[in-house]
Amino acid sequence: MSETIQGLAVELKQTFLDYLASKGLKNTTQRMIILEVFLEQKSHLSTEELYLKVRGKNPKVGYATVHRTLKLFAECGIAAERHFGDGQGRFELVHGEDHHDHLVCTGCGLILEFENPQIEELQEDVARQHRFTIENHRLELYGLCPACASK
Amino acid sequence: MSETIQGLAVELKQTFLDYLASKGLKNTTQRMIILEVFLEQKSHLSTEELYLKVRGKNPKVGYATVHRTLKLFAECGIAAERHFGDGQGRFELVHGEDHHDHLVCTGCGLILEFENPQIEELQEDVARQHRFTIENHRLELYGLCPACASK
DNA sequence: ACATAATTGAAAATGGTTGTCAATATAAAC
DNA sequence: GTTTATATTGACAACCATTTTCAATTATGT
Repeated sequence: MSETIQGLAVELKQTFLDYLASKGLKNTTQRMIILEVFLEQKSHLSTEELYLKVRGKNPKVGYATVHRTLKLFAECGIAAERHFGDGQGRFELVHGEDHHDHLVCTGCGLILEFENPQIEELQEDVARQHRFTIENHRLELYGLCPACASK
Repeated sequence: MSETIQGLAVELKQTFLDYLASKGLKNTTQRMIILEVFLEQKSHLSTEELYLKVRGKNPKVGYATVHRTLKLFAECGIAAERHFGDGQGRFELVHGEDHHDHLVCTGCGLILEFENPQIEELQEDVARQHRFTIENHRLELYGLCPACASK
């Protein structure tokens, strides 16, 4: 199991390196630190949160660099930026083609992911009805998780 | 047809006035102007956009007042605030219980509304599976409208 | 009309994000 | 290994939408 997780990390790292090379960008110490810390964390971290984690490992890395690097992650497809209504962007790892949506607890901030192919199909029906060419979508369900609901 | 639209406007106005009374808030000239202009416009206006429209009718109304009044509309349930990824909140009229979602054109900014009870049901299934108590949700499909796709 | 409390508008503050720029580090060429 | 051209960095400032502040004004109940 830990092998597959490591394998994933290596693969994402390679994707990023390839992207840098293809754009004539450079592979720097900071970018590697930020990528490693990003891969270690659970998903849905804000720039601020990741910045603090990165600082813990190397205090010389600046906020702007973390921000710019996260944008690069998004550009090369290994991360996606999301907004959950708290006014700040959050970044999540993207693995392959599978799309997922989110359950967000308005009590404690817990974010769960889910997939539902049936919903995806119905979305495509809606798009077809309106002759829209869908590029992406987002679906978020807001409410209380079991723990918060029982309080 | 124009009777039902007018009827709706009267009803929403009354809902707002009732809300003000119930909270010990006051019915002011500005609030009435802002509500009237809001009802005249098509939905999904940003604070800035509504502010400019209100200014056209009465140049003395300030931005902060428009903003605070829109928040009041949202509180009393006649409007809802949405975010479509362009970094600013947009407000839409709420009529009754019916929920709707959005198709957003990434080319021209067109926003279409749609309803799909089947999707809503599936969402409830997902919530049940995770024992979440859903308060609200949002679903947005981003892509190109027919006009933009054919360019 | 009076008193009490809410509202207003202008301006400043806030918070997240993005831009600037001189100093530094990288990758390729020599 | 050195040189050269170019990208990157970090500290800071700028930005934009939103929110707060506060003295002056206005609305409502008595």
